[in-house]
Amino acid sequence: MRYHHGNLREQLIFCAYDWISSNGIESISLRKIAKIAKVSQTAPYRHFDSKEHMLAEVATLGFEKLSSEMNKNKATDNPVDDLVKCGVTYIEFGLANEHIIDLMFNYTMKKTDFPELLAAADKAFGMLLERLHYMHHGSVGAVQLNSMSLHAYVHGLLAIIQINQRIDTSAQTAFFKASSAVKDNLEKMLSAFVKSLDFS
Amino acid sequence: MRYHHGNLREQLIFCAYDWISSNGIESISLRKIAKIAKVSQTAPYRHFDSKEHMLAEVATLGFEKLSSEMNKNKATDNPVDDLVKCGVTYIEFGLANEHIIDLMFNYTMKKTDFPELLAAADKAFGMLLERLHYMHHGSVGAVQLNSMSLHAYVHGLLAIIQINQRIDTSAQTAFFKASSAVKDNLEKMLSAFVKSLDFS
DNA sequence: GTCTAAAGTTTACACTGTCAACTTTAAAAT
DNA sequence: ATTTTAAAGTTGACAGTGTAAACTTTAGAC
Repeated sequence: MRYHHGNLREQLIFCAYDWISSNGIESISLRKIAKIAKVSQTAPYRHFDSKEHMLAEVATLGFEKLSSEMNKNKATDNPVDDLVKCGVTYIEFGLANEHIIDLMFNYTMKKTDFPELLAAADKAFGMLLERLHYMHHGSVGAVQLNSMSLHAYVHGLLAIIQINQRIDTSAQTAFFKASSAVKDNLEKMLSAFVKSLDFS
Repeated sequence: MRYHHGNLREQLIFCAYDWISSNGIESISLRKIAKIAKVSQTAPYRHFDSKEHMLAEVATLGFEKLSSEMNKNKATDNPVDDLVKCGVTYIEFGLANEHIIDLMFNYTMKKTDFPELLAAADKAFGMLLERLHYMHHGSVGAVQLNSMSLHAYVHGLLAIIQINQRIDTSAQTAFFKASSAVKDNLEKMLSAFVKSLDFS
């Protein structure tokens, strides 16, 4: 470590994470977060090739936090319960961190250019799905399909709840009004889904 | 209609739609599409309050196209088949128009500020879900939950396929490699899902 | 104690959204 | 047919953005 700041790189990532958490991705700017870190406008360029490179690190941090949340919640010795808890955690993390999730999933970024980000996402997804493999005792065929199916359902529930929250007005259809009901029924919905999968 | 252009408003919306279709949302600018429409930089402001207002119209157009695609594919008199076809169409539209879908779903925009956009999205979602109501003969209880469940699954499949396409490298886990398999099995997966729903 | 390269600053440029002030022209009013 | 007027377009300006180039500072290696 050298010169003034010592660990500006990490500081910038944390600042950006916090900023995005409370203000969203659209309104972020390198200059702003540089100013927050009390550093000149172009100082970040000594640590990141571009704005996108920095955001990739923030997204990576997001995936790491998601992973660690899911890791906390390995409750029982019942793989179905574990799986369901993991899914619920995934969704609840998304709901509690909507802007970070935005960055992680919706911000268009060539993930292949950022191997750490790729690895972090990979790990988080794997964490959600590893319990599924226990249920495929012997058979291998449908495990990939079932994995994607489960991930789609979990991720979709999160997306739909968020979409509905964003359109929450009095003038919406009955359909939209069910989003809070879904939140209360996440466990039931997920375990019903898992049980409907074909493990033969 | 008045002055030079006649229908600049529509022209701008179409230009923006095309631009986004091929170049994505990040790199769009009002000035660029004004230049493409051969008009001065600030001309769009005679037709839209802001960039966001214009993008809202583009997104509205996207939802209308999605609706009309789904409307084409009402195939049989079997509500399950119809529902599945609708879901497949939804996903295929998303895969064929990834950047427009990005705008429609991922671009943060207070949809309540744009009633037309809200209505167009409402209509498209309703179109996907109306067949589900036929299956709830008599019972009303779970219809909203099942609607959201189905929408989540359909939307989630689209999201997951897209996520996996964006990370398509040699260095990914087996899990990710199933995305093309999913595309081939969409119908099966959707009909299995519908059949697993509780209509009691 | 000097040298060097990492870490920071200043200046500058092209581009963005958007505002204010101006000009043009199609159609309504006379 | 002429005048009026407001819609539709232009020009110029401003603050904010990402980022490149040139410069300065300073911690640690020799």
